[in-house]
Parts: sequence; C-alpha cells; structure tokens
Amino acid sequence: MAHRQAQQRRPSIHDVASRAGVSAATVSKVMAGVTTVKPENAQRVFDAVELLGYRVDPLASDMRRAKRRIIGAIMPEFESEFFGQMVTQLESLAEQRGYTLVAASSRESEARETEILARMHDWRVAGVVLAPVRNEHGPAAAFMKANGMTGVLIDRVLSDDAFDTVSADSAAASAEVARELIGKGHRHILVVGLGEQAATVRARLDGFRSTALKLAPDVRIDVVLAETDVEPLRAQLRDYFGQGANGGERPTAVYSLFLKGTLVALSEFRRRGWHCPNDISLVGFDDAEWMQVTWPAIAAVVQPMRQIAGHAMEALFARIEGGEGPPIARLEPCKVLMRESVGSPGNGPHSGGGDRQ
Amino acid sequence: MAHRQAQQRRPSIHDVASRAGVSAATVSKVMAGVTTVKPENAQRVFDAVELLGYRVDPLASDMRRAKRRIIGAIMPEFESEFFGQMVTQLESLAEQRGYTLVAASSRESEARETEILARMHDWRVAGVVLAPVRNEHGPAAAFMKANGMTGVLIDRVLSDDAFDTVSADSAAASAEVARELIGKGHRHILVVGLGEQAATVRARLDGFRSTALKLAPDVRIDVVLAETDVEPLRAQLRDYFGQGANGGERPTAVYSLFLKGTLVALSEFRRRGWHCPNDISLVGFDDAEWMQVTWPAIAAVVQPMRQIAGHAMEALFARIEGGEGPPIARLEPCKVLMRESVGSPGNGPHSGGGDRQ
DNA sequence: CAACCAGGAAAAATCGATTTACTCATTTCT
DNA sequence: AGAAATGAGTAAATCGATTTTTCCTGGTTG
Repeated sequence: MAHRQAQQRRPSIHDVASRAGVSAATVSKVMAGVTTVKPENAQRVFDAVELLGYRVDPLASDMRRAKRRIIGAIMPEFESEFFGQMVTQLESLAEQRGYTLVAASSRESEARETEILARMHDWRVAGVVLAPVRNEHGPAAAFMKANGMTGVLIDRVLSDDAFDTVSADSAAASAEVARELIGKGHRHILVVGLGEQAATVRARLDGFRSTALKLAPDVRIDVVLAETDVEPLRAQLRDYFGQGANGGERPTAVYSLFLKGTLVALSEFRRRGWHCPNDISLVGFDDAEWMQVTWPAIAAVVQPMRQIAGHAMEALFARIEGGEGPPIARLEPCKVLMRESVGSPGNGPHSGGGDRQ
Repeated sequence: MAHRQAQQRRPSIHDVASRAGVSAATVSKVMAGVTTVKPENAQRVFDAVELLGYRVDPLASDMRRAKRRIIGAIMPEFESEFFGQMVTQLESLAEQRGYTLVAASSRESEARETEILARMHDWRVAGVVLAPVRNEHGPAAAFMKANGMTGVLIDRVLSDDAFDTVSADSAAASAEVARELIGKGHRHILVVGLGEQAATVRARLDGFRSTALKLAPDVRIDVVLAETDVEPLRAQLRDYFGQGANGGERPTAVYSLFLKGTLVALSEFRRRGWHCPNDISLVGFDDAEWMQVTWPAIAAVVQPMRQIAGHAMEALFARIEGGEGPPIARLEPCKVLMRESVGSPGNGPHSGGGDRQ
C-alpha cells in the first residue's frame, strides 16, 4: 500500500540507544526530559532520534503505569450539536495534557453504558467523563464505584456522593424561562419532556413550575412527559393537543425541556398549521445553530458547554493526580435567548388551521 | 473514591494461572479459544477467571502485534449530524469486529489532521478512516502513504491511487437537483459553496452545471464560492445579493453545496425579508433533522451515511486482513428530498422587504 | 527394545518502554 | 585522609499478555 522502505518496522528505543551509543535507559530519560544526562549524550540521543525518526510508543510507555494516559468519554449520543461540541472540547483538553481521549456513544442505553465502561476499565483508563443516559444513580456510576474508577459525571446529573459532577444550572435557567413567559402574559403553558428519570428533567420542571406559580398563582401548567423515546412523546403530544382543541382550551406557550422535544413540538405545530408566535409561543432547552436562521427564530436556553467541559476536565485531572476531599457538585449558569418564537398571547390572528404556503 | 477492597490491583493472567494451577500460556490459550487444552484444565481456568473476575488487558494483549486492534477515525468536525452519525456508526462497526475506535476531530485544519495521524501512527493503529478537510491530495494522505499506513478515505474525496475511497455520489445528486429546479422553471440560479479545494465541491458544481445547461442552455448560473471559512462566505453572499438588488436581477433559486451554506443562505434571506419559496427557492446538500419541521421545510440532498460507513469499514478490514489489488473508489447514491422550500419562480408575491411577523 | 510421534503443558523469549538497583567516578564534608 | 554525598550511566526487572521453544509422557512402530 506504500513504499516498501516505509513498511519496515518502526525504530524502538533500543535502536536509538545503539545508534547513539548509550543505553535504553538513557534514551528514556532524555525523552522524558530528565536533566541528569550529560549534554553531550543528550545531543547524541537527539541526533539518533532525528535520524531514525523515532517516536515513543504510547502503548508500550503506558504498560508500566497503573493508570494509563487515556481518558474515556461516554456520551448518550454524538449526533447533537451539544454532545458533538462536548466531545470536541474534551478531546482538545485531554490532548493538552498529553492524554488520548477515547469517546464512545452509549446510544441512550444504560446497558451499553455499563458495557463501554467495563471495556474502558479493561483499558485501565486514568479517568472517565460520563454523561449518563438517565442520572447519577444508574448502573454505570455504580460500576465505576465498585471498581474504584476515577471519573466525573456531567450533564444529566445533580450531585453524587462518590463523584464530582458538573452540569448546567437547569433549574435557574428554567426559572428564567418562567419569568419571561409569565411576564409576557402567558397563563396556560405546556411543558414537554422526555425521560422522567433524567436528573435534569425534574430540575427543569421544578425550577419552571415553582417560579411560574410564585409569579402567577393562577397559571395553569400542563405537563407531557414521555418515558423513553421520542415517538411516544409525539403521540402523547398529538393526543394532548387533540383534546385541548375539543375543549377549546389550548396553551399559549410551550416550554420543551430538551432539544428533540422542541423539534417534536415544532412539527406538531406544523401539522396543525399553528404559527409561532402568533398562535403559540415556544421556548426550548438547548440551542442549535439552525434556531436563529428559521422564521421565526426559536428561543432557547444555551448551555455553557465550554464551562462544563472545562470544569469537568479540571475536576477529573485533580482526582487523577490524587486530589482528595468530598465530591463537588458544580452548576454552570445558562443563558436564555429570547427569540421571535416567543410573543404575548392573543397578539396575533389565532388561526385554527394552516393558511400560509 | 470507592471501596478500598476494589482499589487493589486487577488480577493478571498470572494470578489466574496460579489459581488454576496451570501456566500463563495455558490461560492465554483458553482465553483465545484454542482447542488443544484438556477440558479439565480449561474448566479450572474458567473457574479461576470467574472467581477473580479476570479480563484480558487489551493494551498488554496488543503489545506483541505489529498492528493493534485499534481503528482511528479522523473527521473534520463532530458538531454536525452527518459526522456525528458517521462516528457513531463507525464505532459500532469497529466494535463488532473487536476493535476499539479512537476518533479525533481535525477541526477543519489540515495541519491538525497530520498531527493526529502522526499520533495514531504512534499508537500503531491497524487502520484509519480519514475524512479529509479538503481532498485526497492533502498532506494527511501523503503522510499515510509515506508511512505505509492502512486506511480508507471518505466523504470529501473522489478517488486515490493508494487508498480505497468511499463517498456520496455528489455529481449525480447535484444533477438531479438541477433537473428539479430547471423543471420547476428556474432559469437564474445561485450556487453557494465553501472550500473550492474540497473534492466534492467541484463534483457538485460540475454535476449541477452540466445538467442544468443541457436541459436549459439559456439558464444563468451564478457561483459564490468562499475559500475557507463561513464568515467570508456570508459577506460575499451579502455583496452578491446587494448588487443583484441594484440591478434588479435576482436568482429565483439557491443551491447550497454544503450544510453551513444552507444556514448562511437562510439567514441572508431572513435579513432581507425574503421568504421561501415565494421569494426565492432553496435546496441544500446535506439533510438535517430540523429541516423537516421548519416552515417551510427545507429541500435537501440526503447522503447515504450508513452505506458510506459500512463500505468504508468493509474496505478497511479487507486491507487490514491483507487484501491486495488496486484501490477501489466507491460512490454511493444520494436521495434528493424536495420539500416546500422549492417552488416555481414568480408563483408568489415577490416581496422586497419583510412583511410577515 | 530403541526410535519415533503426538498431545499437552510448561518455560522462556518477546513486544517497547520505564524504573529500580547498582556501579563507578568525582566532589564535598568532617 | 577517609567517609559520605553526588553525578552519570548501565544492567536487569517489570508491566501483562502472546508466541515460540522445549520438555515430558504415553503410545506406536520397526
């Protein structure tokens, strides 16, 4: 597949040693930057390294250490902007410290999560950044505990008695969304969510509800929560709106607790010919690039991805380097971007069916 | 960080061997499924493995092989649906064959691409799936050749003299887009693209242009291509439309050759208050989930992600297992989804400025 | 009965580094 | 001056497997 010459075995530390006329141990020291090597010998090693194109084999190098310079990252998915950026960021941070990031997708399955973790344990990774499918009480975190693994939990977690956690301050952000919606005059709001078990769903729901009720005790908050998958949620939402249309009662705003919910809500509005914000307002947790170019632009809660990634890695490396002390639970503040999809109720023509296009 | 008991060293093959009263070599054979072991001894090994919770250390296991059971994947980014799905899929396929996938993002930089490749070479990966930033003629592919690495090139490539390639049939898809747009009556079309050097950009442009000209020799095709980044493209597009507005001439349709271009086009339409498809039609290369829930739904070319991933891995493993023969260039057919963002020119009110919302 | 063969398992070499223990020289200190 | 400390370097052990080589034990064969 390439030049035969290039095919031959890569030079090992011994090749360099013999070329430089020193022992392998000396070469190892030079490569590690130890200063107790005679400059003359160091130079000969450098020359040999240059000549042979020698590079340390990280795998062999890691063999002797109990913890290898590998960080594992487990995300529920790679397909969304949020987790895509997260992996990119984590990779970059790991790399800065000379570690290799091995990322895996649990594909929203707790079973897979534990499998992947077991495999990472086999690799004797130095640490793991786990974004659990549900929350900090799942089998994955238990596995990590039982096996004495070092790790940080992020995103769908609140706090844990064994691991540091870093997540967005969902409750505060949701409270702000409530303030905005109540402030605009909404008194009948639907909250849409997926995965009742996800730590963040409850935080978001509670944060929203408590603030909304405090500001407007007469507010009506309906909740549609699906357990596991998006399609059931779509069906539930269809039912919900079907009933509401019959009774004549319809919420004037929808708050979706997660990205796919925003998509489902939008597609349901579409189906019924409702337009934002005239017929109904919409805010979603999680921002995406497309949300600012559509008509209307979709209001969204922006998670501080970089802060989450940064603090997660900081906490992780502190533990890897032996940091003691009780686990720390961090909450990073979000930004709420109010865009055109939010208006005041009754401010536009309340169309019953599609009329545009 | 966990039970002290769990903290202790993991059992090695020797621990199993002594527990089972056999040699390490025998344990190794049992683990590898070699049949020349007395059933009685095999059973004792199994028992010891069970008792100690032994698992093979993949790193140590890979030490002696020239090629390790690791596949490297280098993508230009992780943030888009396309590459996110690609990584997920590749990971799954690698895993099926007992390999670990190590993914890295080149962040659209050729320099980083080569750095990552060098690091993967250090790891002595068995093979690499490279989605190059530009095309198959970059420094990364050259590095792979020079170092005798095994690999497959995907996505922004056409064919190569050293590596198998797998990509979407951009030209054919673009031809179909041309047929659709010409068929709807469009005779002034703007094509928007990024990265003139990307193999696919030229293929898409040529495929579109040749078919459009064949069907309607009088068609006017304008092209706005930015070299490297999205922001310059936005500026160029702004200029383009600014001039067109002065001359009174404006394209009736836009074909974006890549996802971000579709976003830029949409946001430019937004800025000018143009609506799809009444004021202008839009088709983009690359589909995304949100495109079918917006108003209008955005027409898009869907890349056969699973096929690309599947054939890439097939080709890669064939080479890893020593497959010979000239490199194969595969083109996978795309699907074109014509959605509401495409209409016939002059079919709706040609608004000069925003009038809705 | 010696020679040969085969099955099964153990011993030893290997992969490519790091780290420990030890050896000489020099210095430094008492 | 003699002991202790320091500097610079090497041989060998080690990490945890795999693979090659060697060895042993019966059984068969000439």
